[in-house]
Amino acid sequence: MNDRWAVAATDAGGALLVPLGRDGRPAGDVREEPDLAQAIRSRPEVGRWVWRSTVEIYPRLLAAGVRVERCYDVEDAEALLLGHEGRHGEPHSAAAAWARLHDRAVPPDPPQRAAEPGSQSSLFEPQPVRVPFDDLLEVYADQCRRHAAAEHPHRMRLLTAAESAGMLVAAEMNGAGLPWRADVHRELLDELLGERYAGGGEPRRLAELTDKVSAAFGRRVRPELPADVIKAFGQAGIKIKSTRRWEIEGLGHPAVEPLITHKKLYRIYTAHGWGWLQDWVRDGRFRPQYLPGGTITGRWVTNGGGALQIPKVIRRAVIADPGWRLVVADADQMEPRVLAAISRDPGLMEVAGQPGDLYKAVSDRAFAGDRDMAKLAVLGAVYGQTSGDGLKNLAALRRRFPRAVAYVDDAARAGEEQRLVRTWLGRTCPPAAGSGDGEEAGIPQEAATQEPGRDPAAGGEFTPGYASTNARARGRFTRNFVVQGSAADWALLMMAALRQSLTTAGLRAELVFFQHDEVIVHCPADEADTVAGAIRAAGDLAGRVAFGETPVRFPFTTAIVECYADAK
DNA sequence: AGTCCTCACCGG
DNA sequence: AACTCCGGTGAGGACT
Repeated sequence: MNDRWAVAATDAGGALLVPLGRDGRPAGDVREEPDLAQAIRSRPEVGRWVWRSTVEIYPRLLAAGVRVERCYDVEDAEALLLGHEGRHGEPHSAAAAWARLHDRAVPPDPPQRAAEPGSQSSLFEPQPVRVPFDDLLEVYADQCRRHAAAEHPHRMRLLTAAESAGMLVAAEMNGAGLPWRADVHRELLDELLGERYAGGGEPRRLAELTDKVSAAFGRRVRPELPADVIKAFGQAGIKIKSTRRWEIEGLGHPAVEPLITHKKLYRIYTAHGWGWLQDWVRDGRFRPQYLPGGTITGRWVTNGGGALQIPKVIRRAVIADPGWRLVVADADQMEPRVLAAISRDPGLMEVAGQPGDLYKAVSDRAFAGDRDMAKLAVLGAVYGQTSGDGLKNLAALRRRFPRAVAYVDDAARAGEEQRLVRTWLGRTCPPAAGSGDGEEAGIPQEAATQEPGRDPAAGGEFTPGYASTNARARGRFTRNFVVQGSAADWALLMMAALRQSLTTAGLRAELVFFQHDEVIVHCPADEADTVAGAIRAAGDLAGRVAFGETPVRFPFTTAIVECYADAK
């Protein structure tokens, strides 16, 4: 039942296959079969399929109607293992891994391309670096050894297995698609933005708002150009540094109100307007291309379509098929619960072990019942807030929950000292990649090569404190990394458990959306309650599998709705 | 003509 | 009250 087999697609549409032993080495002869999908379909007893790349092989299987229970994605695992070993930048293709084993020249990874809108069964993938099947098998056996050498081998195996499961989920969600009513979306755009003029250009309401802004300034102003707006305010005797909404609000100028309305609508027009609809919605489905582990912390990203930033108003277009429902489930206060589990702080675990509002419980213990203050303190601890009130609240938090605060403080210090920092399962933060942009986050060595006065992080001024400023920024990053990243670990396991239980229950329900701490399942109306139960069970199971036995619970707020916008 | 950067918004 | 952590997105404009 837990048998592992390795498989690779051949150019002719066939397959190379071999059973694997406990040590990860082949336990039989390699065989070749003419039909890849049939080769998989005819071996339901295989517990886990080991292959080079899920993105390469799985959409083809899905198109042929074949689902697999588990897989192991060698190239994804290679990236995670390299990171764990502190070798983040190195190419992670199987061919590169093989070359490293044999001291050969290591081929670089191919560059990433932009996604093609609307692609259905073929997930985005960079041109693969081809690798012979025997070499792939050798790389896999070596990866088994490297898991054993990890800081926590069991957790590392869990991490690569979980992210491989995420790869399956991502491919299946791309196949299913999020139900999307283009007609409702168009009505929404007409209502919000007004009609488009025949000759093109801005829709009516945007044009009207531009006119109002111009009238308020007494000259022609284009609200979408920050430089133009700053200049116009300057001429009106108001100095502003930027045109961000929070800076403009409350200026007491007649241009403010139409300007802010314009910002909101312009955003919808450019990011989720008619063009987006044309590009991304086909046959009643929105099919984003998810990239599990696309960020340093392990959160997913999508490649094109902006699926993780769907504005709240646009969610009115997400409507279940007739007779079906959307089960929308949002994990309650995921990050503080994860912090409780990874820090093993007794007080915070107790709070996170009870149903109900976690921030309220924290406030009862440490903030005299002030829930808002408690929430700010917890988020401040996770984000590294440094302002006055934040520090005061942090002190109160530290008195009641010392291990939890110490855990993130340690992560921050490790980051400042350029040490490796890991999530609970072992995803590892690159030692010098700060806020995700290696240039700007800069490490001290890089800073030393900068010309004084041309330092981008210092606003063009020479600052002797540059390195320490950067170290602090990195500390904030790693402080957040251990919590957000461990939460992503949990979310992967939750998705894997949910996928598994939906399948074994024999439901028609499909996972159709995932966004950090939220899932949507599309299902026939009479399955909705069962699905909601499966989600709850998956959350708690993931908590136990990821973090071991702790009192911490991972509840969801669940809504069974026909329209996504009605979920909150 | 293509590439890269900044800005400001969206989501968590 | 301030705008801290993680990302994607397009437009516009500067650059090669």
